[in-house]
Amino acid sequence: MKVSKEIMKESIPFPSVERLTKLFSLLQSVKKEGKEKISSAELGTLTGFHAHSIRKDISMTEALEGGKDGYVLEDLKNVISATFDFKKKKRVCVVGLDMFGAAMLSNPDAGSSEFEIAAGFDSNTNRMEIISTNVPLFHVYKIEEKVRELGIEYAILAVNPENAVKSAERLIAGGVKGILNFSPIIIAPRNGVQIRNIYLVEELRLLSATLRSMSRSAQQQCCDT
Amino acid sequence: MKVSKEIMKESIPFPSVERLTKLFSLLQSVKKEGKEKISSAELGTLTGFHAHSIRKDISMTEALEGGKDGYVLEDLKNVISATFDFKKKKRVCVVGLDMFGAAMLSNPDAGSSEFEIAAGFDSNTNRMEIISTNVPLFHVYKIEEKVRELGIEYAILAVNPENAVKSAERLIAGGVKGILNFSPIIIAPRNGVQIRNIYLVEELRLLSATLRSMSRSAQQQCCDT
DNA sequence: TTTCATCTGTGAAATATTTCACAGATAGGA
DNA sequence: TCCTATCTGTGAAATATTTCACAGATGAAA
Repeated sequence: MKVSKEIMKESIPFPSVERLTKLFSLLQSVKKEGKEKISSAELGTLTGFHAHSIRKDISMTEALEGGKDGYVLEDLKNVISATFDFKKKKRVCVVGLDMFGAAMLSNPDAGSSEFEIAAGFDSNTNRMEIISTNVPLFHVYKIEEKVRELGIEYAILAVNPENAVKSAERLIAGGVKGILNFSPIIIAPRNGVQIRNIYLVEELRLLSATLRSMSRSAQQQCCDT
Repeated sequence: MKVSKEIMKESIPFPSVERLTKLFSLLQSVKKEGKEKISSAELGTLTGFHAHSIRKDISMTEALEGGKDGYVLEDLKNVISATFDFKKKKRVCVVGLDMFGAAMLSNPDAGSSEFEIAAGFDSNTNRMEIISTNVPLFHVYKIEEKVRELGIEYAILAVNPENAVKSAERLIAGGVKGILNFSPIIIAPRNGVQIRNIYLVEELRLLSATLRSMSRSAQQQCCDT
């Protein structure tokens, strides 16, 4: 159970990883507005996180001296990017090309990010012929082969519930490292493959459940002065 | 800062709310397979949560005696449902009807759940005329009015980044209680309105960041014996 | 160059959450 | 009816995370 000091230093707690990832996305938009510096308090207002947490998160990445008016936006972006290797291009595929999947295929945001949508898969050949896209499309039987061949690391799973598990298995067999599962089935993590389950109805339920449970409804609602 | 004991009892920690919500969705599918009872260990395997956590979560809801072979599936569903009021019908609207939004409009899962998609909004009248749906569509100018009139409590926000904040303000003015924001902008929580930001690229980044940060990569990967 | 207001960086305290261990409950079989 | 194997329910211990408070750094202004 013991881990050496050096390795420990690398290990950033998951909640911090989450916040830093969000900050990174946020910084992209703020940058467009021409801002050059930004303080932890401002970041707090924009995200709803405590400024304290933000500072601590940032201090976990790399030495980065914040000047008088806060962090240099560009530096901060670079540090987060370096910590998680956000600059490296990564290939993604979309499995299941009904309306939702097709929308993912042509998602303009992905194109301007480090993620390149490199393939689409579906079990319905007729449907694939109708879709107009530059992304190469294949039958789901070819998932394992093409994922390996094209070096695809991540997958967006948007198939119906019956096929979700089988598709996930094919993706894992092909060697993907992470799956974003939008189908209404929870896929349990396995073999070190990261899986995030995002199911529309469940997200709505979570909203309503959170409102109901008074618990930490104050959760992310305040920020530093 | 002090809260009376009774109210405290109602307050379920957010991570537990999350897990219970997922369990509820899971139980719906398991039920279809004809199972009548299910143990915390089985639930653990299916979700990737620790069986211990699951038992503790369940014990936070209501008295529910688990028999020899685990929980009675139907009872468990009812208890979770009662805790968060999942039986009550709720109205939802979709703002922004490009491919993604349109896919949401006709999401078959929503239809079979407690959420009813009661309206769609877009700023492009031409686009709205093309969409074939039974859901009534309106111009975004009418958001506040229609949300109030139709008693819409939740919104799915799928507009482009430039319009996200304005749309959110209109929704809040109309009285929605929760927003699921799929646009690539973080909307900070306000006025007690719950907001969940789900941005495709960011979710992909989070997958890759989690893989990179050795931290808790073991996070949800094991479960009870 | 000194002062001052403003921010960050971070160990330590306060909380929250997860994990554990085991008492108690249950049902099936002898 | 009693025994046994199998589960749950839950206080308490172990961890993890958030929050705090304040020392130290910075740059602008005088």
